[in-house]
Amino acid sequence: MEFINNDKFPEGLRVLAVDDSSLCLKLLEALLKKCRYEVTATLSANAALGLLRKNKKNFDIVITDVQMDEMNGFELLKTIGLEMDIPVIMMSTSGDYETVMKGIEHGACDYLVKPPSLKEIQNIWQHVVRLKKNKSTLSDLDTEKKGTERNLKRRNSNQTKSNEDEDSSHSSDELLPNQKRTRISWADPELHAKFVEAFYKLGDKAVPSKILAEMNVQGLTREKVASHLQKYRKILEKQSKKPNSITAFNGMSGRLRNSTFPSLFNLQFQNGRNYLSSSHTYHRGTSQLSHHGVTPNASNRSFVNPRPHFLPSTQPYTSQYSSTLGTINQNPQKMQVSDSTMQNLHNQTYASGLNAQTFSSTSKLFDPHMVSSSKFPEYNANIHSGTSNFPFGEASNVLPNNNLFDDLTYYPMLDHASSSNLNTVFQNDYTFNMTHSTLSGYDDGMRNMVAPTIPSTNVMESRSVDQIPSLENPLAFLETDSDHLGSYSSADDDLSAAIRPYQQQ
DNA sequence: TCGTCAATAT
DNA sequence: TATATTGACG
Repeated sequence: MEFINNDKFPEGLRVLAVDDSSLCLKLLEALLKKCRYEVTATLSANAALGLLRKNKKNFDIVITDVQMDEMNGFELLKTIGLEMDIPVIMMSTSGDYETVMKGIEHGACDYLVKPPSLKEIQNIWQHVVRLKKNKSTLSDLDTEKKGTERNLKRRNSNQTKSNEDEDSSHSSDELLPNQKRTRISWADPELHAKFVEAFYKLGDKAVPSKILAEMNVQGLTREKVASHLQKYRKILEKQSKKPNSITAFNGMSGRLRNSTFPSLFNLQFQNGRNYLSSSHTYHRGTSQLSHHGVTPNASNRSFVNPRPHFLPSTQPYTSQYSSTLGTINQNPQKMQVSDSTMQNLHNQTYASGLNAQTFSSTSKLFDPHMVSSSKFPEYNANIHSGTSNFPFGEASNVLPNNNLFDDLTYYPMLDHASSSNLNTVFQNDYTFNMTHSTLSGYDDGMRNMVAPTIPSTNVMESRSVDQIPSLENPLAFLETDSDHLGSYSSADDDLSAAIRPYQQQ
């Protein structure tokens, strides 16, 4: 260790050089000396071993050729590895992957292709430092501050990881080999979703190591999770200080005419990224005529819903759709739809001239503190009594013999943006045109959208298939808004008005 | 050993 | 900026 504290370090590094070709050895020796290392050169591996056994503390590092007659480099490496703790660098004229890997697997700390460059030789001290650091215990570190033991451990575990890809790529820059640690992108909605899922699943047991295990993501470490957790909690705390506040994008947007862009569209851009649930749950049997005027496309259709479903609006929900969505009958409540199927359905919907929006029957991820309906007793009562001035009611009550919505989960999540859609449910020979009020997700503070929930569904009217004004003129379903002449009203406004009282504090 | 926090580094 | 690392403390 003494040489490390030497201010001329790495001068004086004690190198044992082994090569049975005298020419190569001379060359190597010259290079080493140029770096002001203290060189012991030997033509034989056996001799080298002898020197090492005599006093292993005489050398800091061994650099050896691979191809040697009496004992090749690998054997030497192996023996040294068994008997002592000295870094060994392998050298050969061949830089092919197999040979290099063989060296690495046998425990070489580096692999140089002959002839080595001066720069490579200049850098060999790093291996010594690395090994010393790995070995050092708290008592060794008298020059270092106390309390760093765990950080050493942290460093080591990172190093051993990065060593694997570092050495194979055969790079030796000026940097110590812990630079290549891969960064994880928590902006990846799937990754963050996994995190959130684990976070809530674990409840108060949500600590880094458990979240890590729960997430089961390769490349993730406890430390990274801890870092993310730290940030996430901060944001949750921030949010909890202003509960039930409606953000800039509630109610008023989402008109077909004279609106800037639909609220959802705004939302997406304001927040940069949508939340995408990792689940694929679709509800069957509804087609939505949105007043939002959102043209579904790859970037916005995922917002309203984790995974949208689209049913063709031009035809009622008949056996044709049953066959298209073959899984419907197997699982009347939920179904899985492949992306291509979905795209296909979407195309049909879009081609019909109707804008399709989407919703899911369940909210997969949500912030529990926003879901408690007891926070909003009046709202909750309205849902069940049906006395609200906006059309809230339980679908299962207003749709006799209809189990389409049985599995809806009503989360009165009165936070953030609200929106509503006009939905047409096709069932057998009838269509049910409904407003479907939703709260369309919110920014969880991590630039991710939390999945939307569906507070209510209400049947506006039902009529037989051959009288579906929505197909000819979807706007017919939308009432004009007296406050905004020339624009169209929507349940957004009702919803907004209804929840406004709760937003005061 | 781990969890957490704030500070700092990359 | 987002993410990772670190030191200190319990």
